[in-house]
Amino acid sequence: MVGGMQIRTPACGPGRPGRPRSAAADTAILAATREALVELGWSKLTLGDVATRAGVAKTTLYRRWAGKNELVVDAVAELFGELELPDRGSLAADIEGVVLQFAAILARPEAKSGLMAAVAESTRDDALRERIRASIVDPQKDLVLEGRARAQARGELPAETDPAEAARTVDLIFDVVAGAVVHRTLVSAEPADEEWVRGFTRVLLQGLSPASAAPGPSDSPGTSDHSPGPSGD
Amino acid sequence: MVGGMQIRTPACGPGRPGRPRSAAADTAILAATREALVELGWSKLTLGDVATRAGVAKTTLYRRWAGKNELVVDAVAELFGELELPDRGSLAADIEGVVLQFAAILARPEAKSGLMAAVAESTRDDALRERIRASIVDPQKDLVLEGRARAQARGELPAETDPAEAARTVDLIFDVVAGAVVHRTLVSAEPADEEWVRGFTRVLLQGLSPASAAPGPSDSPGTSDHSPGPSGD
DNA sequence: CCATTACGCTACGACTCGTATCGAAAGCTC
DNA sequence: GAGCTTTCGATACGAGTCGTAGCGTAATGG
Repeated sequence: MVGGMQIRTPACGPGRPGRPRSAAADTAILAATREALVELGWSKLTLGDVATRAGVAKTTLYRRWAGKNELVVDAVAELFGELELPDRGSLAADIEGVVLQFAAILARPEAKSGLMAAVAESTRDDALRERIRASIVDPQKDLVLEGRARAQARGELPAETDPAEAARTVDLIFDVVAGAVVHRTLVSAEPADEEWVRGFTRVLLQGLSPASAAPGPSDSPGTSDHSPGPSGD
Repeated sequence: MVGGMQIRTPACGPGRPGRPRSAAADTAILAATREALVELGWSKLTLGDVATRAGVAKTTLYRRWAGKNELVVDAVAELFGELELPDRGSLAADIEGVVLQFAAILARPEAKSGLMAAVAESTRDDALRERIRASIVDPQKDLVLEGRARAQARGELPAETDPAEAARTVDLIFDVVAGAVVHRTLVSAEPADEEWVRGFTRVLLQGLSPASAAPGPSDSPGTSDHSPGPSGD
């Protein structure tokens, strides 16, 4: 998936003559990129350094990626490819599970520095934003869609009548969930641990309405039934 | 390690001999920084270019700021200094008002590129993160505190019993609000306009639970329901 | 007047960038 | 295997930026 997005499409046909590109070089380069992100961060990361770490020539890097932005996006996208949405039995539990996964990935230094810098650059580069969307954002949004479908099947959420309104709602929920975790991790610089995720899920499901403002933190968190359902996982 | 030292306090004493620093140079430099952010973005912004735009020497820049990161943070912080929280009569209307202001600032290209890049760099620079927190984040969080106090005075929110729990809630709400707007603007790259803000406010106040959101739990999930209060101006 | 500090200007070495070039290696077609 | 095509590694190169140093000048306080 990641290795297919290069500057051009030089060696994608099966019956193409010539020496094929080394697949091992791709994985080595992306791994070296993440390693350099951890040690140096975005601003001090240089393509020459990545090439040395990966054991390839600098020219090989420029044959496959247009620049630092694209390389880092591909390197970070592999991290978020691990995201899944195991069925935990309730909407609240599903949200808590996937948010904790997302937070765990975002807690890694290569994800923090690389993703945010790429997003910052994407504000002035439409192609880069499209690459981020296709390889990172859209797969995450699919998880929101899946979670909503499950909740509707359980009867926790009503079936939508207007598809356009439903699409807007999914986009809204996605921005709220992903944005809150990112802001908590990067701006507030505090961990999105289980306690935080529980509070966030309660707000997301019940809002700030006075009925949900339970004063006692010692009792069961929230009135939601997020009991650990023994689902076939 | 990148640029941690603060070199901005050489001339703070009143009875200090020597030529004082030009206050006009400060404003010119910060304005030139924002102008360069609009035209070039963060990655292509150079301090030499900023100095030329501001009409000062490059050495003057280095006497006042440790590097590009600190300069951009100060330049962007002035944008968010415009944020206010006018009393609109209800919690929902207050939220909508301040979120729209925040979205309007974040829609400006200098804020997008500069703020996100600075946040990305702050993941590896504690002093930079502290500067962002003090000059940008904390003032925003004060608005959340003010909004909560108003809502409590109106009876829309209950008075907190546990101050520690109340502080956690404020932090949570702040991450949710700011994170959602940032994610909507930068990652989804779609405008946080009035329609979106209305939907967001509804989710924030009432959550996704159909029991508390919609009067009719079966058919219409309150999609055409408008927010309470005079929010349409 | 004199000490002190800020300013503008120029110049400098060090570094990174992205490209060009070359010979060698690896695969496909015949 | 012969021949062609493409990739790979290594090196070199001009261009651009960085951050600092040096120097003379301007502005303020004692």
